[in-house]
Amino acid sequence: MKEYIDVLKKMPLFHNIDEKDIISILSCLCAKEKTYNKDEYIWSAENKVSEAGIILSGSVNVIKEDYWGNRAIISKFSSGKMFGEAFSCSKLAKLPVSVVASEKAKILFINYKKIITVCPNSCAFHSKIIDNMLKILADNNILLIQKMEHIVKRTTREKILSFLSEQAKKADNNSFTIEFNRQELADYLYVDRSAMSNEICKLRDEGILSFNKNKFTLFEKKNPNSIN
Amino acid sequence: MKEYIDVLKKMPLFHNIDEKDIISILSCLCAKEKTYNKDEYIWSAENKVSEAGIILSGSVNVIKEDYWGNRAIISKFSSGKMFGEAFSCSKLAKLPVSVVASEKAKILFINYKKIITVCPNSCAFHSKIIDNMLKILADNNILLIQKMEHIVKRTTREKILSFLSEQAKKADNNSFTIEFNRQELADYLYVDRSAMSNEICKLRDEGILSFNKNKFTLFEKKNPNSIN
DNA sequence: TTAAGTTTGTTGTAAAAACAACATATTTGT
DNA sequence: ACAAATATGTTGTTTTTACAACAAACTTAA
Repeated sequence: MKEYIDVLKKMPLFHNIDEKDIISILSCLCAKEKTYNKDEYIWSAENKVSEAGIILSGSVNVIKEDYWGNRAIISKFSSGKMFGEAFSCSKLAKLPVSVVASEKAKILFINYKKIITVCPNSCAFHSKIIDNMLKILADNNILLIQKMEHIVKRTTREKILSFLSEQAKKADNNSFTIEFNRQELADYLYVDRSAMSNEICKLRDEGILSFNKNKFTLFEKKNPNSIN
Repeated sequence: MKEYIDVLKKMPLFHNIDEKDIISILSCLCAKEKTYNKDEYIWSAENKVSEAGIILSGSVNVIKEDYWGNRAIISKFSSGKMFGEAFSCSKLAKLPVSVVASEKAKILFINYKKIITVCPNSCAFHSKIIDNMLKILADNNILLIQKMEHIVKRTTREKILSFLSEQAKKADNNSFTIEFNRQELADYLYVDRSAMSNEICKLRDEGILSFNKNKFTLFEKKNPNSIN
């Protein structure tokens, strides 16, 4: 675990907590580490979870699958992020989603109940951890609300442009690399992959964007009557 | 405010807190009350908020509007629920959504920072309030994830059936009343109202459901090969 | 009670999406 | 370097949606 101390100390959960204290906190929280291969299930829908996951390396997709195997990606979490915390403290009998490694990933599981319960050793960092936890929950909330911004759009084209614009804004650059391949992006935006691919190419042919693999560039609008 | 003590003491925020203490906590949290008429904006997108809202009566819609006035409903909150808490502790410069009263509503605003900061009077209930806040944030998170269940579906018909099935399950009854009118439901499921209305009537004609205004009844499938 | 306003249902049309099937390109493992 | 597997692009067809325009039902306020 010590090899990941750089990830851990940058994590929201350990914000404002000294590096030297993190290891002792982790043992207090029953931290257990496990490695998953690409496409391996970390949690399956219908299971009951009582732990939260912290991504030490790699990334995971929170997904919803139907009977016919159609996959929808609810959210993607990368190194340093926490997932599953909302489920482990809810009264839901079973997990409404699955969590799958989208590439080889090392996950640290911690006992969530222990995070949010006052430490029997009344360790000094505990209230700080709870503060951080409030922030993480709020941020994961906002992540979903911001995703809605793309999903509410009525056409595939608008969804793509909404998503890509946000990525450009995040990167603070018209050129940026996205973390999804085409199938994942389609599953994330809830559209058909081939229709989406077709639309992306149309956007390219119209001079609105260019791309190479997962690197996209958005061009400025030439229309001077732009409303933005 | 005292007239709403029944609402307050049933609220998740005041779970496990004595009725007699709630009033004093509210003054500690700078609680302010305000009444809004139907369709009145409580918060507009692009504003900065530092408070959280508690619904004493009525209900509110968290919405996203585009330049052309198209409205999408992200979530609806009713009496006793809390909204806006995630934004008031985020680093977002501006609110990504608007909050509108969907009927006459009385809202209690509280200083969110004070909820999550240790009380200078170190009042005894404070850690309990923080516990409750963790639960509220997790629940609001799960609410959004559960909504995704409907939204990911590819056809209007499937979205409607997914939504109505959940309502039946929640009501624990095949007959139930929904909190949305037709336009709101369409805005909530991100589909066109007239197309949705048309689809609902087809479902009725096919004997899958019946309805009268906002009261729906789902009929059991007759197909014995049902996969469920 | 009546008129005006609002909500819901209905229909037709044009646009868009899903779907399927396949071609091409890229990646991976040996 | 090669074959196999995977990912992406392309095209045509069918289904579904959005949109518009209007009719009918219902609600509200004078």
